[in-house]
Amino acid sequence: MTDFAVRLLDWFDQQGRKDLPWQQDITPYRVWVSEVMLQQTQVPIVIPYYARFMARFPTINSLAVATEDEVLHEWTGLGYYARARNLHATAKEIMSAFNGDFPDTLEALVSLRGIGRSTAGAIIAICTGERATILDANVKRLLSRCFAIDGLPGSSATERLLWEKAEQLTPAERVSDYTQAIMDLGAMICTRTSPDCAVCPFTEDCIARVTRSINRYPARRPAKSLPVKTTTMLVVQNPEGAVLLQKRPRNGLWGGLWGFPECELNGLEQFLVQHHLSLKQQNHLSGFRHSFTHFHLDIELIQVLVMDAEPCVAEPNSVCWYDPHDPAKIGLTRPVSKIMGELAETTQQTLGIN
DNA sequence: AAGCCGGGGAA
DNA sequence: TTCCCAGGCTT
Repeated sequence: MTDFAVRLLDWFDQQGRKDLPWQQDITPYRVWVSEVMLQQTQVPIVIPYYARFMARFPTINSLAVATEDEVLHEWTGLGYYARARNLHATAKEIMSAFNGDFPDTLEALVSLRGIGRSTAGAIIAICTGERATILDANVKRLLSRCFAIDGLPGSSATERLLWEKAEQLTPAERVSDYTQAIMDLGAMICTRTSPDCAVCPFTEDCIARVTRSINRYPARRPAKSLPVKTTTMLVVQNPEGAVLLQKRPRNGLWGGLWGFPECELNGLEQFLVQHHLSLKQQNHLSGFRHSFTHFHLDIELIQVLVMDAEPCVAEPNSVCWYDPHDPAKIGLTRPVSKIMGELAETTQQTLGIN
């Protein structure tokens, strides 16, 4: 065992986290779900989602037989919705192609949708205790500082260096604890801003620390200005107060979720004709900006009150009336969940004036 | 190799 | 505001 691993494990025994929800009653299924939820998502955000998800889908079979709408319903608000679709698809595949038994080799795991090299390594290390390596953002930040790896984040050269170092440091014993330990040190001590070097077991060895250049590691990714896009979303309500939602394409932004219909700037009339709806009243609601990692979306909102009618559409599976008082268990885009919450407070008055 | 995919917390 | 997070997939 490397000196690095010995000291890290010693720190973990005293300071590491042992009470996280997915550290209790460890099964491959529970670890898998947690690892996928934790991709690009921090622990405090995941905890409530994980509790609800495991309550609703306690076994891999319960997940496999669920509808995709309901899986996305439990994922609503968590982001990166391809994770939920891949999770669902992989649950089905494990039930059908693996007899319901979770694969326990790196190769088999990586072949599954939504499981890459790092997530596969985490599952192996935590569930089997076999030697396997992870490389998540915590580990990358820690190794970048300790060993002064300052290449561009995401570049293949940097990735190769980091994987090489991570593999080299991974011990053959206590692999599960080591895996948790290196993530804990990164998340709790070697944080992105103002790391607590005073209590870090590697404070004397960390090259970034010793050379007083912590803020140079990991290297900043080059800033780029985000494009701004605009759209108009329609909050179409029938006399009962139900709201018209459209299912979004499986691929792309908010894939598989249900969102407000969108139209061109003056495309409301065309929209109404298209869906055989007759306008009763329209109001401009205050718009807002929704920001993504790769662009800003400026959203205009038009509340459209219509006569009681079934929307006539080519594909009935892609449109629904969403009743806030009896909400369907489907995945909602952030604008929908946000506006539904706000609408609940004012909809009574709005409908009352008609 | 680079782009795409969310939402929220931190500063 | 900007930056980034228990990454992986697509092009």
